[in-house]
Amino acid sequence: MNDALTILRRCGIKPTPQRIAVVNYVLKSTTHPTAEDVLDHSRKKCPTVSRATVYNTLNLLAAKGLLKTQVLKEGTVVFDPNARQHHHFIDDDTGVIYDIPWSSLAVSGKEKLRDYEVREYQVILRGRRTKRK
Amino acid sequence: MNDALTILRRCGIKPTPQRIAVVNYVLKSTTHPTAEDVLDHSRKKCPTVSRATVYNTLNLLAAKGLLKTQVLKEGTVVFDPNARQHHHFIDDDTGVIYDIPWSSLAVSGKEKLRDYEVREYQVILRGRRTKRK
DNA sequence: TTTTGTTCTTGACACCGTCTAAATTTAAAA
DNA sequence: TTTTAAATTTAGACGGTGTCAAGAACAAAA
Ligand SMILES: [Mn+2]
Ligand SMILES: [Mn+2]
Ligand SMILES: [Zn+2]
Ligand SMILES: [Zn+2]
Repeated sequence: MNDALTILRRCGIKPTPQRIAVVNYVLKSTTHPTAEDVLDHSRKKCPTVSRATVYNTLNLLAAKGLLKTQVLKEGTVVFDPNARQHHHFIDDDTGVIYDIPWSSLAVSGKEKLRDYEVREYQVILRGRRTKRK
Repeated sequence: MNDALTILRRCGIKPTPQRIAVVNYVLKSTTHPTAEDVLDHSRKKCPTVSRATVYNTLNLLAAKGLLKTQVLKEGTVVFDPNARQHHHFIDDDTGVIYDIPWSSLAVSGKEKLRDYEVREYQVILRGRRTKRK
């Protein structure tokens, strides 16, 4: 795992304490945090960081392809540090969003869709995560 | 097409002028209206109807299975008068949501997903609708 | 009719994300 | 160094979305 400073420099984004705090949380996250989640956690390292800066930084990272915004929750977008193609499973009870590897599922029939030029797609599944022992 | 009064009675929902206005618009819609869309159109027939009543009615219809809420747009849910299983294609340029028939696509590999009990799923595709002559 | 209880509707409120203008920090020029 | 310019951050305001407590309307009971 590269550190935040290296990542920001490699993308041509000037590193600031605020941006470093945001990157350190969101790119290492294994969940799908909302902007509010990122704000809360970033303030532990950088207590004065503002909501606007968090949004600016997250949108900058998304524009650079380091993360992807996903429309999976009602009312708010979530930020996904896994920017590669994959599917999602959403737990009915908890709302937790799980990544499903791209290779786990196959979708057939896309090529037959006339009138639609598909740029990207994903399967969204909902249900319950079974108890693990 | 049954009229709103009949539909409401058959579902055991007491018909009121507000609910009739909502049902008349949303169940006949061929698009995927937001609550705001439904509010605007309902007020043409029932000018005093409030936002809260529109939400109450839409959620009631969803609970009865007459429509389905879908998380497809940023910032707002949309209400789908097509409550049967189907997929969605979202136009990058316009944001318009198109229904893709269930039979058009097939998803394989779900049965191999251990730890996940799938209740429902759909494919969400994004891209451009090609020009139609 | 009056009282009581239930259902329905609504205005007010909280949350999310964007925008602006001012303040701060950093960098470049003189 | 001092001055100027550019980039970044911040607080607060704003518009849009969805929820809630309280009042209005309605129905049942007395
Ligand atoms: Mn969260
Ligand atoms: Mn709309
Ligand atoms: Zn993901
Ligand atoms: Zn649909």
